[in-house]
Amino acid sequence: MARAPLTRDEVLDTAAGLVKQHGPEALTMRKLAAELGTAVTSIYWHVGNRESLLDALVERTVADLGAIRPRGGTPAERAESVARALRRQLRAHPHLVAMVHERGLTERMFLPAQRALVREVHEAGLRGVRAAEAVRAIQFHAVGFVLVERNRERAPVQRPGEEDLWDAAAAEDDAALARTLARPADAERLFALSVRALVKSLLEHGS
Amino acid sequence: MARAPLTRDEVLDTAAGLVKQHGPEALTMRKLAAELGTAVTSIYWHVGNRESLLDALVERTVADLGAIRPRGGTPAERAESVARALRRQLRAHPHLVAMVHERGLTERMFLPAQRALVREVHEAGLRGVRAAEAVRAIQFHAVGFVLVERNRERAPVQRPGEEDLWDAAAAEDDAALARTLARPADAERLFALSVRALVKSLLEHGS
DNA sequence: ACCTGAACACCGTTCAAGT
DNA sequence: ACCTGAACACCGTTCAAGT
Repeated sequence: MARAPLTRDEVLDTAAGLVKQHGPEALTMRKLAAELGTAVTSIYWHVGNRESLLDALVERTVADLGAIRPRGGTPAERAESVARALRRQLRAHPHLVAMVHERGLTERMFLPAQRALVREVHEAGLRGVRAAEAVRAIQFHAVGFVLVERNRERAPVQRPGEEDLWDAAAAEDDAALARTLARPADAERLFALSVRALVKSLLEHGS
Repeated sequence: MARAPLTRDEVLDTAAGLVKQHGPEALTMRKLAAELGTAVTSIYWHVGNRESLLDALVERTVADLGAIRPRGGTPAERAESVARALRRQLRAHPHLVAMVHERGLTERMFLPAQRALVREVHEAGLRGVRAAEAVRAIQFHAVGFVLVERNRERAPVQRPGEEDLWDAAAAEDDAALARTLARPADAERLFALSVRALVKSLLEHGS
């Protein structure tokens, strides 16, 4: 039973499956070939090399993310909801984030939210350079936050970490602060809070 | 001329040099051994394995970063200056950022600025959980920003990128916005602007 | 047009053997 | 206590040879 002829799509599908199950580092050309039931070298004919295979994979996943629908009564609320939706999308594809970052394509992750943000920023009355900068500030914040957050999750224990630093030296008589900093951050809450703060300032007029 | 006995410090020094010159991916055990003039396996006796070698390297670089001195007349200004100083420090060690991120130790990069931020947030009148969250929001923003920024620098050309998306569809009649988003971001400016916006909101009372 | 195995130049790590 | 070479189990990639 010789296998059906290999196609580029089949290679990408199987590669995506491998990444989904075992992470990007498990995607070796040899394992992929084994999974496909072909010789390693056949893959090269269809996708060039590992580099462009990963490129194609990233491209495909980003394309599948789909548009973001803003929710809320005010431009600020809707801009916040876009940031939250962006974070949710990225977190739904944890390996994508890692792959995109490894390959220096972080800006790829900006695009899905950009149009939606432009609309809200316009709605809030900002134009031109100021509007563009507000959009970018929110994008950088959201994507950067997810990068930090994902990274923290990957590291099981942060060696000396914040924890030890704060339980001893009780932080200038602010025990509640010391206790909070000694515990891992509540990312969900921190993201909502920081995005709200950022958006609020950025969408104000004047300044 | 048999070489002098190998020491752990010598291994770390040479490894640091290799990373500084050619980046973390150039630090292979074999190249390191060649540089040191020893057998590959000798390194294992002194540092365990590649994993813990990188750990030690990160530890050492972070320790060398030194304290951050806040500048400015108001707590908000000083908090902003801490964020800027943190970014400057991290950017001065570009490979550190990559190594720390790769190894899931991103929080490591938080610590140098944390004490300084706590002081300013206290000064601004925040206490307890709110103060802690403000500190963390600023840290996440600063570190996340640097991650995104460094990543962008690593990628020579962003394939379809923002550029193409905006020069055609002229962005809801806002030509200046379209032009700005079509150009690469001015990171320096964007960082100053976003940190100011974030700090301003976070240090306000009430809300 | 598509697939193959052999071969090359790399990796990190282990381990028995040396001094 | 420290160093060594041989060996193992991996990598990505090239290339001549097959159909």
